[in-house]
This record gives sequence, structure tokens and C-alpha cells, in this order.
Amino acid sequence: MTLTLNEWTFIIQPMRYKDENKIKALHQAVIDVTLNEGYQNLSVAKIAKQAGVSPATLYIYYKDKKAMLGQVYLNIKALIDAKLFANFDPKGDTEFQFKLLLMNYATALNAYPRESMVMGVFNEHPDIIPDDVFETGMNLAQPIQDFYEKGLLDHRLRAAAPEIVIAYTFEPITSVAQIRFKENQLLSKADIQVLIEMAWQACQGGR
Amino acid sequence: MTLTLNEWTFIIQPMRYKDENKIKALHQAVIDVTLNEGYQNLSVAKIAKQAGVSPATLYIYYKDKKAMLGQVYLNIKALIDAKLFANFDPKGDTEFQFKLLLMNYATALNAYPRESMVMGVFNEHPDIIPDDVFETGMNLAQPIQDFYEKGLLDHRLRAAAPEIVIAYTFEPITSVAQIRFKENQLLSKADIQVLIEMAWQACQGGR
Amino acid sequence: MTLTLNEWTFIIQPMRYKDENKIKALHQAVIDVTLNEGYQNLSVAKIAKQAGVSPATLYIYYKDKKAMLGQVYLNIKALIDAKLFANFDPKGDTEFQFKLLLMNYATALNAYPRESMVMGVFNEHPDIIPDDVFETGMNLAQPIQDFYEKGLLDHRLRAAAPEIVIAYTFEPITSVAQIRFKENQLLSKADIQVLIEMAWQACQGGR
Amino acid sequence: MTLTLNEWTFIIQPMRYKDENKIKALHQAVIDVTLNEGYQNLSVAKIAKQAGVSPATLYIYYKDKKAMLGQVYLNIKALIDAKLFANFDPKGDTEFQFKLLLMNYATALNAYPRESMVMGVFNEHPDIIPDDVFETGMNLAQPIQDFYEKGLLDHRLRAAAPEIVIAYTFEPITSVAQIRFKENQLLSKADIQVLIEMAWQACQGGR
DNA sequence: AATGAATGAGAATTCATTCAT
DNA sequence: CATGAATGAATTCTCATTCAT
Repeated sequence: MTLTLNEWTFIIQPMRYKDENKIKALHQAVIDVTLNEGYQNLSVAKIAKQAGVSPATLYIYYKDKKAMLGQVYLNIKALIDAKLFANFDPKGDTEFQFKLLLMNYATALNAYPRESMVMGVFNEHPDIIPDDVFETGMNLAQPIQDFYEKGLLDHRLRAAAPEIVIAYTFEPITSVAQIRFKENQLLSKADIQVLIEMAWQACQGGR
Repeated sequence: MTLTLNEWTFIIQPMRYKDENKIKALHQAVIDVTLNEGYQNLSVAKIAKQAGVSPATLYIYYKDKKAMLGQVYLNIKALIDAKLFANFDPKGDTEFQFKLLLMNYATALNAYPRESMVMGVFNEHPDIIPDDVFETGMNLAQPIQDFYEKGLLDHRLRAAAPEIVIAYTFEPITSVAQIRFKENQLLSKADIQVLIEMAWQACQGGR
Repeated sequence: MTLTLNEWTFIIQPMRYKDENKIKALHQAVIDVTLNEGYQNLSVAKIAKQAGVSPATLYIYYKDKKAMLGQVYLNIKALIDAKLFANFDPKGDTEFQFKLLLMNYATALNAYPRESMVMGVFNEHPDIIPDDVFETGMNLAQPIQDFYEKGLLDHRLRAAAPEIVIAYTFEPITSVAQIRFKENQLLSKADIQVLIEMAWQACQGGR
Repeated sequence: MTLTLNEWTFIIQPMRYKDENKIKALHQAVIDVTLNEGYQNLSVAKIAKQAGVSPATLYIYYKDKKAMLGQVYLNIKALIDAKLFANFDPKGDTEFQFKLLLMNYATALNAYPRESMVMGVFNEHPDIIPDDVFETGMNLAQPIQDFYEKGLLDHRLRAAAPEIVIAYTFEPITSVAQIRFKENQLLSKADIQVLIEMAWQACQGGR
């Protein structure tokens, strides 16, 4: 097809931000859409619109939707993990380190409430992110495993399978944080204190 | 309008079998598809196929998909609630009743592992069942509320908000049961013993 | 399949009204549903429900939905035609008979406003009633044809094709009656007087 | 955000042809299907097939089916209105302008017979186009209202409600045009002359 | 005669993904 | 690199009609 001059149109527009910005915009869009519209409406079209890019653009950076959500998940996980281990010493006093870890976790959830919510949603929907990403994400970090095993050995922690310990430590905190978020609040100091104390009562050994 | 005797007629007909069977088949299909394919694939088409009926048939018995899933949810809830309150006495000894309740709950999850998993899925996806059904289902049963309040008053239970108590009682058991289910197992006696003990340690008062 | 006694159930119910009543109920239901829900929602299921019978019953009396609506249409047409020709004499004075006819028509529309509306709907949707029924219904009744031809001959009526005459006589009255119906009113005396006078001005000959 | 010059980029790209063509094809398809299959069969699937596109394509250009039909309606209305007001002067001689308007209308119907038929269908089925579009379309254009009011004041037009005047002017012409269309014809010169004369006789005042 | 149940065909709409530009 | 347009496959739901009883 040949075109005569007046069949062309001249568009003037700002230079496109490069990769990083697009990716950031996409990641942020995932979080926004998930929280505002619910993950049921987390469609490629909505994400792209929110990010201000074309749906097709997503496929330049990621194999598919799943891969993208997986990356968002890992990003968020890294964000929270960064706070989780602040001042943590697996070899320190068990009770203190135990409570420190949970305090760090609660602090992280409060620091990134939106991201935490999204991570919670993704945890509950393993099939929207790639299997391997999810399985990796599920594994306890090595320092925590070390801490847990040492605790078992010196009987400062109750002899319970890891999944059970998690069910009485991180999970209740996550659960209550989600409830607070839906109430447009954060975990209160009182919340955190009670949660940590209950977790410790549940998990300490020698009983 | 009044009718004289001979305007009445007596009709003898076989009890409808098909209806009941179809409904049972549909409910079972919801459970099967949810467990085998994940709730993301819980489409009307798949449910109907699994139940061996036409998708249109579903709409004879239910207003829409949501209404049907709501009914399945209520059925399952009734099943589990029936076990939950066996021998439960809100006015009995706090520790004993507390542990009895959780034992009953664990027993119920083990008695209906498939149904329990599905209920877990539905609990995490409130929007796939009608709002009123879910809200009803979410409320703590009155006997449990009474028990909780009494426990607070006599300080046998820790002063913690209901959502926090739940996060250290029913939720961990549910969580571990789900893990066991994915391992094709049930909660072991050891699991149950530890879970209940940890819950009690977390929740008992006077500390 | 053999059944034991308790697999039977005894149902006591009023004797069913026979054919005529069912048919009347169905016809009335067509009118009700058309007016209340719009002809877009004129489904067999709705008609049957409104009539208090099973959808299957309809097919005992009629070949299909179309045939049934056709019969309703003819019934209504007969109702209106019965009023249309009251005191009409094709050989009488042209102006008087012309106005009498239209007055009769307006009177009929006001006497059966609901039926008239339904007939209007059916006229606008020829494909929901059988072709032959509709075509028959469209033909001008013989007395009117005679009157029209006589009027042409003695020049008391304008020389215009029948479809054009109808477009300035019956159609405007129908049209305004429909508007009034939507306003929950009938044709007023003033309406009727003006409509008839305008029709006569349009159609009289010798100009 | 301010941008320096080199953050702007000039993009030269061919004018989109496809879009326009697809939209035209869709509009034409609506007309074709409506005329060939009746509006009862005016399904998205049929429209898309006729236009040679996928049904999903329709939703790129329009929010939904209703919005699309509304646009088609407005296009057609614009087409006809353009002819309707040719040389029309609301302040000119009443009889002349009256007849001019109807002549313009008849001319428009003859110029776009297919479109006119479709507009007729849409006028009879307000619910298939968006409410606001229809309401806008239904209002008499302001020049005609002005003309009508002036005619009432100086008694050159009969004192009759607007809906009655319409029922003796535009509606009969529409009606006869539809009949002619079904006969694969247009309004003949004789048709038009008679229709306009009858309309004038019906509507002129001072009688 | 009468019916409740059942269904195939088809309705509108959405979505993840691809492709020509 | 970036995109608007395009679409096949899937979604939920409705309906006229039939069938076993």
C-alpha cells in the first residue's frame, strides 16, 4: 500500500521511558489492580492500562502473564525479607531472636502493607504464578532453618514440624494484618505484642 | 375459591429420584473439580460435565453459579459443624472444652478431608459465593462466642480479639490439614496433639 | 423400577381446569407478560409461569410458540373488529361513515387498551407470529374495501392507494393511543375529535 | 513534569486505515443483517460474520452491542437530518416550509432507503440502543419545534399536540416508504405528492 | 392431558496472547 | 522496542422444545 502525503499523520509525543520504568510501572500496576479491583479482575488489559502501556508490551519483558506475576511476587518477597533479618542472629538467645524475627515480620507488613496484601493474595492462589517461583518462595530461608534446628536441639523450641511452627508464628500475623488492612488500618502495637507473645507461648519448648 | 369434593383429585406418583441424584451429582462435581482442577477452572461447563448433565441443567436447580456454590458451601459447613459441637458444653471447664472443640474440629477435617479442602478454598474466595451465605458462614457460632466471652471473664482465656484467637486455634489446624491433604494424608494423632497443645498454650490466660 | 410403599408420595391437589381454562390462562398470560415485561422477555417459560401451567402444556394446544401467539393475535383482532363495524353501513353517507368507523376504532382501542397495545406490538414484529396469520390480519376487511371503492368512485374520498389512506386514518389513531397508554391514559375525547377531523381533512376528495 | 527538547520524539506513522474500514464494515453489517435477517436475528455473531471480523473485534470499538447499535443509529439519523433541513427556514411561509420539510424527508428516505428502514426498526425497538441516544434522537429538532410553535400562534397550523401532528406528517410517509421498500421500490413522485398534500390538509389551521 | 426435568443451540462478553506495523 | 488491533477459546446464562412419567 502506498500513501500520499496527507494520508500520513504526525504524532508528537514524549520520549518513552525505557525498560526499567515500564517494568516498574507494570509491577506497580499489578499491585494497584490487585488491591483496587481484586485479583479476579487482574487481567492483562487492566494491568497494561493502569501501567499506561499496551498489553503487548508486557510480552516483551515476560514470557506470559504468569511469569510477570511471579516476578512481582519475588520482588515483594525480597522487600519483606530485607526487613525480616534486620539484626537477626540465629545463634543468639532463642526467645529474643524468636520475638525479634516476628517483630521484624510485623514491622515489614506494616512498612509495605499493600505489597504484603498482594503477597498474601498470591500465596492463596499458587496457580497464578509459576510453580517453581512459588515453591522457592515457600521455602524457609536458611538462617531461619538454622535457628529452628538449634532451637529444637536445645529444647528452647517445642518439637513440632516446621509447617506447624509456621502456622503458629508467621501465619497468624499475616492473617491479622490482612484483617487490619481491610479495616484500613495497620497492626497496632497491642496487636503485635499479643501476637508475638501468643506465638512464643505456643512454640517455646520445655513444657 | 372454594372447591367441592369432586373438584379434588388424588394423584399418586413415584417419588422423584432423578432430582435428588442430579443435585448430589452436581455438588459432588463441584468438590471434584475444585480439588482436581483448582477453583480457577471451576467453570459451569466443567461442573456439568463432571456431573454428567448439561450446563443448562444447573439453572433448573439454582439461580446461577454463585447460588449453587453457596449451597455446596452451606452443605459442607453443616457437615463439619455437626461434628464440631459434639459433646461441647460452653459452660464446662475452659481448658477441657477448648481442647475438645479443637479436637472435634480436627476430627471433622479428617472425616471430610475433601469437603474441608473445598470449604477452605471457598473461605479464601468470598466472591464466588453469595454475600449473605458467606457472611452467615463466617460468623462464629453462638455457643463458641459464649464460651469465648466466659473465658475472658474468668481469665482462663487470654484477652485477645476474636480474630486473633481464631488465628491461633482453628486457622493453624486448617492450614496444617491442607498441607497434609496435599501430601495425600490426614492429620496424624501427633499432629493433632501438638496443634491443640500449642493452641492452648497460646490462648490460655493468667500469664 | 419397582418402588416400595414409602417411596410413593401422595399429593392432593385441586382438579385441573380443563382445556378452555388453560387456553384462556395462556392467552391472558401472553398479554400480561407482553405488557409487564416487554415482548423481548416474552419467553415460553414466563408465559407458562404466568398462566400457572407447565411450559410443556403449551405444546399440547399449539404446534409451537409462534402458533400460539398467532392465535392470541387473531383473538384480539376479532375483539376489536367486533366493535369496529358497529352501526357501520358501507353504503351510507361517506363522511359520516368514515368518521363513524374511526370513532368505532378509537372506542375499541379505549375499550381494550391492553389488548390493543399487544396487537400493536405484534404488528411491529411480524416474525413472532406465523406468516399466514399476519398476512390475513393485514388485509382490510371486505366492508371497508367496499366503502373505500365506493368513495373513490363518487370522489368523496381522495384518490390514494389503500396503504396511504390507512396511513392517515387507522395508523395515527393507533400511534397516539399507544402514546397515551404509555402515559397510563386513554385517548381523550379531544384526542379522538382531532384525530378524526384530521383524518377526514386528509382523506376527503374533491380538492 | 517538564521535558527538555531531546526528550521529545517525532513519530511518523501511516494513518490507520483498518480501523475506519472495520467500523464501516460493522455499520454496514448491522444494516445488512437487520434488513436480511430481521432485527430478531441481529446477534453479535451474525454482525461480526457479515462484517468479516471476529465477534471480539466489536468490543474493541464499542463498549457493548447496544453502544454499537446506538452509533449506527446516530450515523443514520445524521444522514437523514442532513437532507431534512435543506433550504428549510422556520420563519418562511408556513405552507411552503411545511411541504418543503416533508418533501425533504421523503427525498431522504428515498436517498437512503436501506438506512431509513433500519432507523425505522430501531425507532420501534428503543431498548436495543442506549437510552440517552434514543431520547436524544426522539426529540424534535429545535428548528422544527420553532416552526411548529410559530404555526400554532398564527393559526396556519391546526392546534394539535405535537405527537398528533407527527402522526399525520412524518409517520405516514415513513409507513408508506416501508411498504414500498418491501415491494423493492421507492416512494414514487405520485406517492410523495399525495402524502404531502394529505398531510397538509390534515394539519393546516383555520378550519 | 399434563408436567417437571432436561438439553442443544445460541446469546453477549472477556481474556491472554499474537501480529503487522 | 512498542503498540493498537485482532482473535480463538472460553466464560455465564437463556430459551424453545422434547421426553419420560
